[in-house]
Amino acid sequence: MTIRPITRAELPVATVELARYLLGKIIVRELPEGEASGRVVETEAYPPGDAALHAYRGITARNRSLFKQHGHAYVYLCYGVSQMLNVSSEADGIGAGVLFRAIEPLVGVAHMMARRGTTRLLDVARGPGRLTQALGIARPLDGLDLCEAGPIYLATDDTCASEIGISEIGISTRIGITRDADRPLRFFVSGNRHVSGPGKLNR
DNA sequence: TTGGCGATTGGCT
DNA sequence: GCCAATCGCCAAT
Repeated sequence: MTIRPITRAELPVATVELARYLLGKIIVRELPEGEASGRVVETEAYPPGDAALHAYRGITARNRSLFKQHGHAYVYLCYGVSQMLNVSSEADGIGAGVLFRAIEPLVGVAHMMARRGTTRLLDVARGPGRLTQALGIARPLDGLDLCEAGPIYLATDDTCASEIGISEIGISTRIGITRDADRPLRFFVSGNRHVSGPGKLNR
């Protein structure tokens, strides 16, 4: 499989559109032990004005990466236990993001399993905290440009198989939030076994 | 300066 | 299905 980095010009400058666009794309991570990558199968949109968005109350030291031009990483610690990976999703100065919730492991599966402490493929990167643990993603990567070659970036394989059809995109409410909890802003590859969340949300 | 609160996970019932 | 673990953030004191 041949893959190439995604340029910023290819990324939609709109949060919800970007969340759908990213399904089927690839997150590449360069680790000390080698490369690891996975195909995005589940995302959530946190658009401007959304009460669940971390940038909702304005810019702070933690969330400033959300205000960067679309295509930059926002990484934060959730519940003191799990790291979350987002990508900024609007023009420079506008706070918004897309959360990566699950990937299907592609390259470096052994590296990811080792970091996760499991040999069960379905447990490797199903869920936002598991995904970041598998790829060694934490706060030091916050603010990086995901459209630039480096320790982590977005890529595509440019094949027909990578194009997710509209009919294959599932939509549901977002998981684990309390504010603006009823908005249909979670997107996933319908039928993919690496998608997280309760089964009733995945139909 | 402080304390309540998460965009979760894994272990146990 | 239930719940504790764990800790940085930030609104309010």
